[in-house]
Amino acid sequence: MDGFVATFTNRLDGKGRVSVPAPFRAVMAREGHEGVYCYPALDQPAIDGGGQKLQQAIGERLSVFETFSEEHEILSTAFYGESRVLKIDGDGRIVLPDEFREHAGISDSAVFVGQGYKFQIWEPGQFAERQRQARAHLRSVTRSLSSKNPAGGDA
Amino acid sequence: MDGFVATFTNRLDGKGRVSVPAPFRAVMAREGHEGVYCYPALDQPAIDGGGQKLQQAIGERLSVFETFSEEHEILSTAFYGESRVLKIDGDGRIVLPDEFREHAGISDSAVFVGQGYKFQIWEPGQFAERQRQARAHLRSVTRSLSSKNPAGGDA
DNA sequence: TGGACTATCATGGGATGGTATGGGTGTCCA
DNA sequence: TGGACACCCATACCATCCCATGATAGTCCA
Repeated sequence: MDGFVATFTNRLDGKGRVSVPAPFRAVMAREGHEGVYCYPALDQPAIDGGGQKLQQAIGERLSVFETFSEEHEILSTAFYGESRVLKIDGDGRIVLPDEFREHAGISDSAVFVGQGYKFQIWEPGQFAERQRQARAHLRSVTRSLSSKNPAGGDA
Repeated sequence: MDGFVATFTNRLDGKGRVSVPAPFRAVMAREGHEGVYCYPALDQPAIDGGGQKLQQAIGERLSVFETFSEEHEILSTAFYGESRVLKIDGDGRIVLPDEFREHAGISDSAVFVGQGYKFQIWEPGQFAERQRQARAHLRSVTRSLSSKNPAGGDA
């Protein structure tokens, strides 16, 4: 299997460190990347994270625009300016910067949610709520599609 | 590979010195560049800065025009005339020339914003506004592209 | 089958080095 | 001679590194 799969809940210690789930570290190690590429999720109180592939994908989206165009300028401000490359220490932990913790409302524990090519980091309570909504939504969609069910997204 | 990423806010001391964020210095060192190549951003109250890659990008931009054409003259004068190579002292600091500080409205602290191949230096208040714009813009662009999944499905 | 041993992983804390920041001094030139 | 500038030193804080502890799962052997 490749890609980020399953969810893990880990605690932050007094220094603001969290262990990145070992399976996720393995995925990033396979991509050959030091550090976790992260940025605040656009429409959710969560942090998007990933490795080489994620960073590359974002770079490619920007490369569509002319280098000095206003479009490129403003998008690179949003993408790169809000991104961070978090270093993984010898024990597999990262330090979540304050901006990220505020954006996600994370205080003393964090949920790592695999999403294939990337993963997300949530505050446990908000993730539970979001998951309830997602299930409800999936249920209604599934009903409306009746038998045409693609392997229901979440694990 | 990975260029300038993340944002940092640093203070100017009484002599007008600011620390260039260590990760940015590392990027320029990797590019094999002494000093910071800088010029006032064309359409924004900010300073563009970077290393080898930025100089190269500007060179390519100018090379579009015939060497002795009027456009080339005007553009190269505008770019190079306002450019500076700021020396980095032993502690990783630069001195922002008055023209730059005026252009960006910088007084006692400055925000360094990574933009991949270059970075920008802003006055904190003005940057906050710019960042709002950038986020809003990114959101609208992302929505319109939302069917195109970055990093194609899985990794 | 059950129990002990082991490997992996999450977590906590101390120690250390890097980084940002402030200040001092010497030098060169207008 | 004064000011801009380069170079040097001091310090507080924070990130990183290293080691110790606990918990869990998996394995091996009696």
